[in-house]
Amino acid sequence: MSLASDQARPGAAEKPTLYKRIRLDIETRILTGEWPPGHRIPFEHQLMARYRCSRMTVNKALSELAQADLIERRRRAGSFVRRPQHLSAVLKISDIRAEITALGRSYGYQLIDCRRRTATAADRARLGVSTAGKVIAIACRHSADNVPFAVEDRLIDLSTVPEAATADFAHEPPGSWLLHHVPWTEAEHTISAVVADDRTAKALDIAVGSPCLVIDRYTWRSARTVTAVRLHYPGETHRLVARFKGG
Amino acid sequence: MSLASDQARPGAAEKPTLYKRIRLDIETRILTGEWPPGHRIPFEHQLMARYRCSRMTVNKALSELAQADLIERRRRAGSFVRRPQHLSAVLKISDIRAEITALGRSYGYQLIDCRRRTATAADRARLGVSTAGKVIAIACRHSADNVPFAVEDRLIDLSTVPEAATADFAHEPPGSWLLHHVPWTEAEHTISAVVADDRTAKALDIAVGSPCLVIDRYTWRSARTVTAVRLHYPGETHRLVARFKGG
DNA sequence: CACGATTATATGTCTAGACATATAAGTCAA
DNA sequence: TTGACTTATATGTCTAGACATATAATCGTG
Repeated sequence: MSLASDQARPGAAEKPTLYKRIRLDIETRILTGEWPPGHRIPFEHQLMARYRCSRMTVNKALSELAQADLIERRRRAGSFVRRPQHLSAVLKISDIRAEITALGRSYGYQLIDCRRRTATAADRARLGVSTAGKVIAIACRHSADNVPFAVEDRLIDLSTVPEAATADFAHEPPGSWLLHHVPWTEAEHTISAVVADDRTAKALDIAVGSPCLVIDRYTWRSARTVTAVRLHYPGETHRLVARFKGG
Repeated sequence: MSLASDQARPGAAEKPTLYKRIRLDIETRILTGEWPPGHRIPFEHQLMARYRCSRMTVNKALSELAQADLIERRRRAGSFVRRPQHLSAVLKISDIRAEITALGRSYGYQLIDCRRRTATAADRARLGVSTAGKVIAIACRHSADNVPFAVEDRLIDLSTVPEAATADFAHEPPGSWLLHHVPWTEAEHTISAVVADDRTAKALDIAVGSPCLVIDRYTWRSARTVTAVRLHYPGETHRLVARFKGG
């Protein structure tokens, strides 16, 4: 209850808005363990009194904490510090070109194969569609500073993205093209490990039998399949980093 | 996964609160592409008129959309549909016991090795600490239906979690113990692929040279290191799935 | 004691205002 | 044309109320 001393500290940073201060105060207490899981947070009217503000203001702070799953709010009972069930991490998977250039390395792209065809049974299974429309199948390679970085094997559903028929995948990687032409998709990623087969090893310039990290991404847009892609990364050099948020 | 939480009534869905309806309306327009990236969303006072409500109500809807990075709000200019920079996926990494039992399989746990020691230089480097306190080093194995599921190699910093000294890791996996005794940590995960060495292959009952998915997790709690753990999964059978959220 | 009905209360949502503030856009001078 | 100044405006935050609603606690009854 030693809260009343937060007023106008001379060295303190720019005063943020009040609701943000309330939110940060509570968040800090939770994260430091001062308020452990199950602990009941002061009622809204108590926080109103402590911070001398209206209920809407503390409500905004608490609502955001609830949205972030840090607290649980129960009618009539109060708000409680949550115990997280499973730790979840946010994994950022950039466009490969962006990822490489962000590292300050030169990006290289080679189209290995690109063909347009009517979807085979295998294509339909991979895209999760039942009708046999046209698709584009692409194999290509990404490199950083002229060292192979990843090989890509992709299928694009032309019935969802007809514009892709006219795209020039000889010079622009399909991932970048799709990112700029098909916004706001949803995706599911599956990450696994394999050893490089002959073809993959050759494309990545690694030994057959080397470990590879595989990312399968299946992308859709309001219930319509956009693309399915499989990326092979050399597992000894490439790492996926996911950070933050846990319990 | 269910699409919506609509009540039994097929005709008129149980009216959700107004701000949620506004948020869903806008979200739908964005996700279906009716409002593409860069599109300016109606001003708050226009939405007030359209939904016949106060500004605070539309503000709440728009604020949540902004928090979800679906729109960008600019003073004086308005609110705009964002173009996502990189697709980020939420990767849920459960406690292994919970993950296995959730699959309806029987969970098994074998402690391979557990020793308490003063942190060696290697331990300190791995934990990212400079002082040489006590640590616990644990090697153990998780199995599902008596088939090896993952091997774990963990270091716990006893200066952060002194209670761990009295925990019985012979019967309780350290991950579960920590989950229940050290709430609200933060973590960083690194995912990579390797081929199984002799020791790992034996523990997982796979062939030497088989692919393995490796997860390194480094966990801390308000600037204090809690634990560092490395998990090896047989790469051919185990998959990490990350879903949702993209562009 | 068990169990259903009642009540008290904390949260959930909403209103009709208010002032603050960043900034796009327009204005004017050099 | 350019740069500095002004203005209009959309968002950001906040208030002091209101009623709705779920539910923990209490009370009453069998």
